[in-house]
Amino acid sequence: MTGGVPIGEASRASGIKVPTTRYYEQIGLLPSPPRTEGNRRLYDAADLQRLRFIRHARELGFEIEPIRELLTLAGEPDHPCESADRIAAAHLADIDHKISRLTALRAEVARMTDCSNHSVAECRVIEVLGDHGECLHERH
Amino acid sequence: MTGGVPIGEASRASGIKVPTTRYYEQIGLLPSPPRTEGNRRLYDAADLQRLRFIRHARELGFEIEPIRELLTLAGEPDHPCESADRIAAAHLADIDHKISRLTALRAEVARMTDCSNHSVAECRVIEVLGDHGECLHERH
DNA sequence: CTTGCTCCTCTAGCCACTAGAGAAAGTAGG
DNA sequence: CCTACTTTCTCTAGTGGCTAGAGGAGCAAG
Repeated sequence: MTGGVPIGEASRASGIKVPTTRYYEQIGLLPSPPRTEGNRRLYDAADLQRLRFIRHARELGFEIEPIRELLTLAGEPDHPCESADRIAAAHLADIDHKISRLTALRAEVARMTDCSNHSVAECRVIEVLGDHGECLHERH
Repeated sequence: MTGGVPIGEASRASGIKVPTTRYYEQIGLLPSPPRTEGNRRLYDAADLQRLRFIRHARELGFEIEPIRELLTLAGEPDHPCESADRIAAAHLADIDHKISRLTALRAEVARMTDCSNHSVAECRVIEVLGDHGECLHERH
């Protein structure tokens, strides 16, 4: 076991950028690692695993606070998995919500494109945006 | 023609909140309206129309800068509609991009839920997040 | 005249970073 | 040992699109 790797190597290994890694430490998502005599951070294998966990969760769209909870849970192997499941389920519901909203928007925006032969005076884009009655969109 | 309505009424008429209306003025999306002797803003019919246009575009997910351009275009009725169409098409592409990304995330997150009978030690949520190999997700 | 509403300006906070300044430490080559 | 280059350090400020709050002034009704 070496004493650990510097932040640049941790960054390369985890896919999380150097400033972001420091930011995660600052907000307490990552423990403060030991330092060299020259004040440089040294990350060990557990830190790298934690960084990969975070990166992966962020890629999947989890926000920081849920990730914080998941990391706590991951450190308690005997704890029932219910909470982790609930967090993931909430995230899934959130994704579904976003997808359905975007799908509705998509239909609305698609409906107003393709008027390239007209002038602005008769442009569907401008017209639809200006006149709420033209639109199928429901208020939030 | 009255001298115009105060900001609260403009807010009610447009669906844009009072502080947001002031914010739009601050960033130059909305012209600074005339004031009363007592320094209150007075919005006329054209301002209200502009506010409704903005609100509608925001509801459809347009960002501020595109809306700024669309507002400029809306003020030039003889201009060809090409630019407006291009802005809307870009937004549509953006929406499509987001939908497909979210759909991929949805599949990935769905795959790891429903392990409520296990402990954290064998939890799919924690496991999948911890081990990149478990995951179908592609690096951006 | 007092109560209560609306309005004013200004500053700071939200999220999750990202960018940049300026300095110190480490590393490779001569 | 000196120099050049890279990496790292801390700190501050900026992003987008608002939102919240402080502290004060105007205004309409009773």
